[in-house]
Amino acid sequence: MTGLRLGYACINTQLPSPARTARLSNLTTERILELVDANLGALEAILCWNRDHEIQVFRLTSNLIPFASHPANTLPWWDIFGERLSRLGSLIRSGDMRISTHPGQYTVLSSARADVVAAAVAELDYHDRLLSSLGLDASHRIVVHVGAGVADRSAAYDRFAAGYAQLSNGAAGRLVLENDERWPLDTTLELAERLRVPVVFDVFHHALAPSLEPLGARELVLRANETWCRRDGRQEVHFSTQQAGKRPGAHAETIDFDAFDRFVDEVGDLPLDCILEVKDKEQSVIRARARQRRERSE
DNA sequence: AAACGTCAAGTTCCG
DNA sequence: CGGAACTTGACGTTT
Repeated sequence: MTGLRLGYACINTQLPSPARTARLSNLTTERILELVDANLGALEAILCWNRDHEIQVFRLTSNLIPFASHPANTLPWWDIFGERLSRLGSLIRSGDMRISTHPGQYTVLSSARADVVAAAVAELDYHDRLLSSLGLDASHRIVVHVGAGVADRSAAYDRFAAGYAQLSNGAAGRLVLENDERWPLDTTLELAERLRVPVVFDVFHHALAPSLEPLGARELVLRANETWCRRDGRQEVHFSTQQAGKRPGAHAETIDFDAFDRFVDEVGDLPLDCILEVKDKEQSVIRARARQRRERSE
């Protein structure tokens, strides 16, 4: 398929959450088993919903296995839930779906602190183990930000590269970098090309921290595309806009069709997997697709 | 039952 | 140098 495939992140507003967790103070083996069981059930419901609505792009929540990379969780969840994970993987593959994950702000491979880097490595290895347990190949990616060290980018690149070298082969083979407010696209590309990993172009973050001017959206997407090769899977991009009246950087409640139409005008013909980062999740995907269909038929 | 403060984790900025 | 903001959904206690 050519053209944009639209997807959303982590939760479906109409279905139970696959991201239930516990407090460390209450954590027991039984509680973890109960939560993983519930989260996998919720994920299955979302994947079925996505299949029924022909949505093929989806981001898995990091909370699917609570405390997965934390010393408090020593359960071999990949064994205990092996069969269910494998069945979910079949559902994903048979639906020709593209799955990604996106560890949050606490996963900092470029940190100056060795303990923080070790925790980041453990977290990224967990994400790889999850995707591998689902039976998904390396085209199903783990997306991270460059992280700390904006004051001395060169030193941060070196620390990130050293952390990257500590990853399991699986995690390293799935890693993708994303531009953000602190690491504009040009700096992200520089590190990515050094490591030979692909880059997710995030339209909103780019607007907040522009670089490579005067290139427009299409040229920037094509520039990021140079970092993707065939086995990496389809190029991923992120689309969102500013929530009016909120702090700069706050994601909008719902899709902004003026901005989205402009983006689609520029890149709608390219084979992209595009994640909408909006609070109303699948609602925006459904509305955007209805709109695309209407436009095509006119 | 609804509201509200808190939660594993890091980094940066502000006072 | 200590503390809040950042982002965010869910938890868990309080009202």
